Amino acid sequence: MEYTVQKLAELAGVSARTLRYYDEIGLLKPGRIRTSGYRIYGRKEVDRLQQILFYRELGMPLEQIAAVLDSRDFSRLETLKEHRRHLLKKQQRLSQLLTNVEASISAAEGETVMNDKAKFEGFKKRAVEENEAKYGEEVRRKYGDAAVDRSNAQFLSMTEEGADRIKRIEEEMFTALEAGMDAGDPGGEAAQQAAALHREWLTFYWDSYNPEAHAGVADMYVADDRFKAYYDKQREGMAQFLRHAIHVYVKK
Amino acid sequence: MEYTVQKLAELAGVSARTLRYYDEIGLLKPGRIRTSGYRIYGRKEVDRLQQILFYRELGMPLEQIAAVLDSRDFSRLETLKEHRRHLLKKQQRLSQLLTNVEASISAAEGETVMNDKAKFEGFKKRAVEENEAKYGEEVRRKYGDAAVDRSNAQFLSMTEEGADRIKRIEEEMFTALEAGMDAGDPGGEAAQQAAALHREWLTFYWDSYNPEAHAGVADMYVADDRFKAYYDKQREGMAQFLRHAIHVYVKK
DNA sequence: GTTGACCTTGACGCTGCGTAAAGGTGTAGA
DNA sequence: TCTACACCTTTACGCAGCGTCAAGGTCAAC
Repeated sequence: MEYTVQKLAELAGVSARTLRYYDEIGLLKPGRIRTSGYRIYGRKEVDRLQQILFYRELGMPLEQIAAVLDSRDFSRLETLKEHRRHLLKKQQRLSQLLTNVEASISAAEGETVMNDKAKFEGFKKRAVEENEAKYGEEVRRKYGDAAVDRSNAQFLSMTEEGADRIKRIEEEMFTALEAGMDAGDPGGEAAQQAAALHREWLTFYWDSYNPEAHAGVADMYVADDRFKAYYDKQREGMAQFLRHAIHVYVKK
Repeated sequence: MEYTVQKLAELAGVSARTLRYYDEIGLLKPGRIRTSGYRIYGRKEVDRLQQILFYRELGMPLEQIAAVLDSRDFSRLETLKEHRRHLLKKQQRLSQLLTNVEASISAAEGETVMNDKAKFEGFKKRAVEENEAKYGEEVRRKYGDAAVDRSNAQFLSMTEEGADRIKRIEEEMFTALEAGMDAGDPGGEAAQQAAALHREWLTFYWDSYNPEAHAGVADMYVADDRFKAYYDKQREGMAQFLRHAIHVYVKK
């Protein structure tokens, strides 16, 4: 079964403009193009559009959707299972919103009292969800991500102790990195201290540690602009230096 | 309890920039401004922000949110009940998406077969939801709205017979309006025929008819740019002419 | 051949912010 | 009192993800 733009748009509940835009940015290319120039979409494209719409439902930016779908280890089945997990979480949040609105109705009818924090239950989870969609829960788990976690902790009122500990470790790590960069030696004491702290910092996300994964994270920091920017904002070249320090560290 | 920008932003799960923007567009003004220029939000603003976030959750444009919240007959309790209705509908759609993803998983595991249409169950409802949030379900019910309904029917595969009938009546009405405008007489046979057809068209949305409401709709067509544009796109001045014709019609 | 629905490309514009710069304010600690 | 840091302000640029429109070509039914 093949579709031209409008037909597929109707089928999927999107606009034809959206499909052309997705073609333009390379997110969803037509299966083939007629000599007339018409875009023709087939089974593969239909399936891919479904995946796109599931991710879009979560608020994931289109560029990232493309990256996920184009990655080497993409599997339709695994991705559908992931969608299911996300949708179940979204369902929980919706239940929270419903609880919130019921409580707000009671308060408005004068039956109960509601504090300001409770009035926003569910909305903060939306912020978290969008953060996760943007940065990817998988990415976070694999590589750690201070920006997202600080943001999430802020919203979710993570325990003070836990949040403080993460913060302290990170600060110490940055201090050690600065000293290491001053010394200019990725294998020096300060740099290796930073790498160890980084390892400790990762334990908040990992169930178990292994050096290869640690090195992989370090590579990611340099390869991915978001991470690189985070560290280089502290000091130019810090992401690269940290990567070097970690590579030395994991070889011990 | 009072909040500065960041504090309220954290509480509500939005950004400080968002709050400044809402102030800028008049959607959410601070309760007061310190001599320093700092925005200070109080209880009233907290409640209003909650309402804003509920509407935002539905995809309603900010300008329209402001219009609703600023209308004379705004009532916090009634609005909360409306939010509840919307959230319940959204919950249904989420259930559909979950059903869809389960079916897709079965299909991907080779257990079942899934047609293309089913792959997009739930996503089309999203389009409908956003249309309703944008145009307002209440507005639709009160005044009828061909553009939204055609769009919705398209997505929801409304029965062919019903959709055809709406379409036919509308076409006949436009034809009669053209003839009436050519004759230049809102009270003439053609114009009155158009008004009668318009009344018939409205019966798709109204449980009962009354002339005052019909006249009110006609006024709305001229007062609201969206409706005016829809008719004037057919022919310049058509909205105004239709209004005249209807006012004559309802006086009989 | 005609007509109307659909297709293309190109282009402008919009909503709702994110980000950054420059400079002022508030508060706790030395 | 001074300092440092977190927070505030305004201004301004830019962007994602389209919606809308124009001009012109294509397709299929009558």
